[in-house]
Amino acid sequence: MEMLEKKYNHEFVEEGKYEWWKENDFFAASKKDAKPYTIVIPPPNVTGRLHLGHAWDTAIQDVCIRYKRMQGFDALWVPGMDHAGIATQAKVDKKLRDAGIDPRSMSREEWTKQAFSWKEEYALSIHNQWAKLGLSLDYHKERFTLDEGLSKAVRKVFVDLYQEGLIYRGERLINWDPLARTALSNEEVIYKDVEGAFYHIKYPIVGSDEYLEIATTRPETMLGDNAVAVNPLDSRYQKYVGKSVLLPLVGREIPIISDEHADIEKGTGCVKITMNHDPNDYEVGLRHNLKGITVIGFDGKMNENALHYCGLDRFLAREKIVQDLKNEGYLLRVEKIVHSVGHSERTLVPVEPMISKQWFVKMRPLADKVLANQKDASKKVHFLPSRFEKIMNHWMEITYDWCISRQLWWGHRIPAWYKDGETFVGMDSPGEGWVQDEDVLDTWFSSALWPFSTLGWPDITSLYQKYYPTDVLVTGYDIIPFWVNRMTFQALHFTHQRPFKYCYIHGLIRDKEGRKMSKSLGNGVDPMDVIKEYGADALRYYLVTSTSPGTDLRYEEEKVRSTWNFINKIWNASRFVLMNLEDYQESEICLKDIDKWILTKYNKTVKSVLKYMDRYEFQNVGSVLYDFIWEDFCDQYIEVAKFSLDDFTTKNVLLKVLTGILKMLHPFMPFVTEEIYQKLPIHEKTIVLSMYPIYDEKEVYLKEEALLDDIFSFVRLFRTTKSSYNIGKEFAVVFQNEEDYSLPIKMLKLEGHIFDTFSSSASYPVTYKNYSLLLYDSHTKTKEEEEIKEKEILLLKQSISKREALLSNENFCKKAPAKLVLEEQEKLKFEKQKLEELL
RNA sequence: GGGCGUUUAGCUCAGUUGGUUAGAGCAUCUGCCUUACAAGCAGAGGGUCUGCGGUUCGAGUCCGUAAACGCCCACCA
Repeated sequence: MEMLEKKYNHEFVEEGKYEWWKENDFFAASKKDAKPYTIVIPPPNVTGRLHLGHAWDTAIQDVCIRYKRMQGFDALWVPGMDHAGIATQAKVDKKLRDAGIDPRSMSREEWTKQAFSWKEEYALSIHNQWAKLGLSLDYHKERFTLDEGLSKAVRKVFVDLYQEGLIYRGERLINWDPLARTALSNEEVIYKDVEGAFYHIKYPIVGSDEYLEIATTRPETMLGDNAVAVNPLDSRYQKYVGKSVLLPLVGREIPIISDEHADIEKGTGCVKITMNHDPNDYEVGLRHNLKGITVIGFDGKMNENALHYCGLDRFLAREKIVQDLKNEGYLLRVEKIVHSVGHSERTLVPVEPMISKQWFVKMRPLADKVLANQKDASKKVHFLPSRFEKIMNHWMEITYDWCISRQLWWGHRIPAWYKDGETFVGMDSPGEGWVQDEDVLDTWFSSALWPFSTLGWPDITSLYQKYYPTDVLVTGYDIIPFWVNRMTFQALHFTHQRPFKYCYIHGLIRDKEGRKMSKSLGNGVDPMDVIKEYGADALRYYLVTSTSPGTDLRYEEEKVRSTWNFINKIWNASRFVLMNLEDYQESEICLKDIDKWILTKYNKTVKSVLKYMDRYEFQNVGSVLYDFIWEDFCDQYIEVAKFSLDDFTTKNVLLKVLTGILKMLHPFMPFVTEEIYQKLPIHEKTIVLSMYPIYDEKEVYLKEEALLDDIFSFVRLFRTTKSSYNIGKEFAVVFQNEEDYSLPIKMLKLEGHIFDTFSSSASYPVTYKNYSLLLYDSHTKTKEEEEIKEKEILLLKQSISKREALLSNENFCKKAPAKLVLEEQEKLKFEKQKLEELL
């Protein structure tokens, strides 16, 4: 039999295993008649390297899928990647520009070719990283969002929603990214506090020498002002309603209108209305039949409506206009403020609200379906932890129409064709002369279909029939609005069921100081570097078992190192077992108490692990396994097993328990468990497809468990006593009764120290339940020891009086469970006895 | 302006339906190279569980309230 290397070497252990698993197709979902268990991977963007967040997210999924696979489920984990429209396009454009090529000078076809080769490059790198992480993905089912099948699903959804009146095209005020030059959805706008100012401007009232004072943070938009609004309840300004003001610099007359939007409390109570550059003003304008004027172009520069400011960047124009207002005496004052400004999630430039013709999804009916469905526990998406359901529901309650068209090249082309003012929406081009819409769809439009489009939908494939709906979706809470919500409403609408039964939400990875990992802070950690130093097994176990669901994780390298130590411990324990299994043969076994003890602990561990695994409580799985392996198996059983290594029963139990340990650990640390498993005298072809341990009640021996627990407690107490009194190698023990002390004698190496009687000035009782001895220090009692003893007596007295008080409390005795009262009485008795011995 | 989360040992975090002396890892201290492991073994110290009030025989846990920090949402000119 092969032995394990002397030291745990993660690089050696992890080398080549993934390739072997893949070659043998262990990860492929089989067609066998087993119950399915499905996960679709959140497809990473083909824009760069995977970060620690991906490692965390995918490790959780791999734990789930490996667990179920070992339990005999037909486990399918669908891999795939996302084309990531705007993000990838930005990267490809940058790459081209860096090479001195203007991406806009290329034809769409040429550019797309470039983008696909970029995708191939990053797909390759992502595959390598998945391999390093050990993810048991079924590559036969791999998908890419721009695949023909998925594109068909996208078109189908678009066409159907259009025909149902749930997709429409129209001119609306949308969020515009002037750098990427595309429309954005509300979710793609992130609000950041920036330093700005309130510019207080004089708007002279026509036909009088009075003026209204207007405060704005965006003076450059005044060129497009349509009105000034005051609140209908604001008595200060009622007399002006119906009159006009003369727009400074522009010289255009605009009406003073009455609208609730004007806040009496805020500023001067007068607000300028710029329909085409502010979402609120847009609404006000519609109410008052105003006609908007666009003064900023899609390039973020002032346009031809902006007088001589035309061509100036919007921020330069702001400075210029403020200067001009000041010069002409219109600027009353400038008040510095910090206010929140919407920025593009991708390009980080301030978004510009713009009037534009775009495609929208009418959300209300779709969102209502989700809200209704979430009321049915048997049909709803169950969030883990459950509080995140509120996030989704709230989004569904307040949602507004989703702008889905993007002025990009990278993505699914909108299946709409135009000819002579007519619009055709369908799966394919209606033919000659029709021109397809230039725009593509929001990336999230296709991602929203991921759980079913990857399984072949809209075709009712066998894959779709067997594996849909999926069992669990694993993602971070930051992705709920973008993705989870949209998958949920699209799934309900098109597949008439939830896309996944459970939605496991994890947090974000932070650095040691609790800051978000980001490129700009330079505090990001490359999981590949961690794997190189500590191995994927250590990284995975650390990531998955370190937090409870939904909470953020502070990455600490020391913890990965301490996980490495844990694996090293397992390695060495396995080495010990294997060393003693060289002559292993199956034979009659005769369980001793200690064997029954470890089998009981083992089965109880299996039971807990099963419970926690089924509840996705991996932190609990981690701690249960850690404690069992380190404390019960290594510290106790192996130590005691050393006394009976020639016993085949011991060998048998060692093998059985070790095998179970490896299997339970396997989902978390696949590489090292496979390595050791292969060396066991009895094993299947791979641990990947081995059967997960089951709880066996017949192997639970409560009597023996209690017996050994007592002995171990007694042994521990002896060590504590000996150590706290600084008793060295010269000591004597006198047993106080006829109990079986054979195990303590061996464990504590008492041979040669046992006497029938002993006389010494220093004697200390070591008593645990039925086990009792007197420990004698062969040296004379020192003052220090005397003090320790005094302290112990004091603590004992305190404890006794506390218990006496509790037991004399009538209410406690009456209301507390009888078992608890009995325990208290026992303890009191025991402490009193011990006190007597000490005195 | 709404909503949520966090607050437990020096640090990072667990703590099930309320019930022994509140746990772990790392760090610290003491003693050990005991042939699986010194990346280890055997011990030890360290917490008025953020404050206040309530329910209860009993509260880290349930209820109310305050504070600090963080996050999400919302049209803040």
